[in-house]
Amino acid sequence: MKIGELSKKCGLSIDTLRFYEKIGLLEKPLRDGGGHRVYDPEIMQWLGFLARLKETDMPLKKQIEYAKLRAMGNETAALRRILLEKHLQELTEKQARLKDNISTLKTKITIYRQIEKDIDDDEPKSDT
Amino acid sequence: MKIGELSKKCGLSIDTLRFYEKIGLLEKPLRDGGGHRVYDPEIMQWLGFLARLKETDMPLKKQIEYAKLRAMGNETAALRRILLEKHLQELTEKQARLKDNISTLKTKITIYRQIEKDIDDDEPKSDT
DNA sequence: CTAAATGCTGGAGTATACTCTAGGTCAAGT
DNA sequence: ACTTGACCTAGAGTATACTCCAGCATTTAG
Repeated sequence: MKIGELSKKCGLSIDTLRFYEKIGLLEKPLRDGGGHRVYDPEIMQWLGFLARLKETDMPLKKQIEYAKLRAMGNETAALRRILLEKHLQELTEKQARLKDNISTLKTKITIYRQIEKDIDDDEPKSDT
Repeated sequence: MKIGELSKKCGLSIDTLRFYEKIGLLEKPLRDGGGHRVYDPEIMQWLGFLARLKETDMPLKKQIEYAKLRAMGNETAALRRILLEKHLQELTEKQARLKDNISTLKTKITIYRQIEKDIDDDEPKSDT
């Protein structure tokens, strides 16, 4: 699989894939005779997981840290687990705050509805 | 209240408060005889709400849009409500994805624990 | 009254995460 | 063979959201 195809399949731009490689988030892929990158289809799983880390706002630096450990094999399992546990804890906290923010927002929206209703009562346009 | 005090109370740096003013997120406060900003304590409520918008990743541009509507008074209530409803919908989606990501992460962590256990079983250090 | 703290402005600098450009090379279809 | 599209590199540029700096004015504590 060449970079264009991978880009379409994973949703990251070609530039982003090369950028991720440059910063060490993706391992350097093999090259074909013409020097073009050739990706193993397995990379899709990895990119899928990275997408989750990204979606949950893990900074690239931490993702790279994780990727480096992953590249070292199973002996780094504990370190990776600890890294993910830390991240999980942040997410749990984020989830709580999000829940709270959503309910505040809902309250605010209700208040706005009331204001709109009050305005309507003051300025009845329907019968003028 | 002068800017230093407000900064301490609201948790934003002095630079950030001035920056928010510059980009139109905060209205220009009154000035005292010496040209120093003087804030109405009421601004704390507003900053508290902005903090929620920020915490939920509303970009400054949208916050500014909201702030401008707010500055126009009650007649913009409906517009502001719509803006918040849009944001709320995004947050609800984000909440669902977060829930999913959290459970994936938990699964992954469990797998790591198993790998660690397998490694321990292969390489028993305790009795060598 | 004076020194230290606080505040002012305009503009430059930083961090993060891409995104684009120039100037090529390589591959695929006709 | 030739043209078009995909790919290559190094490096510059962009967007967002601050953060810091120089050089000066004002305020406040002793």
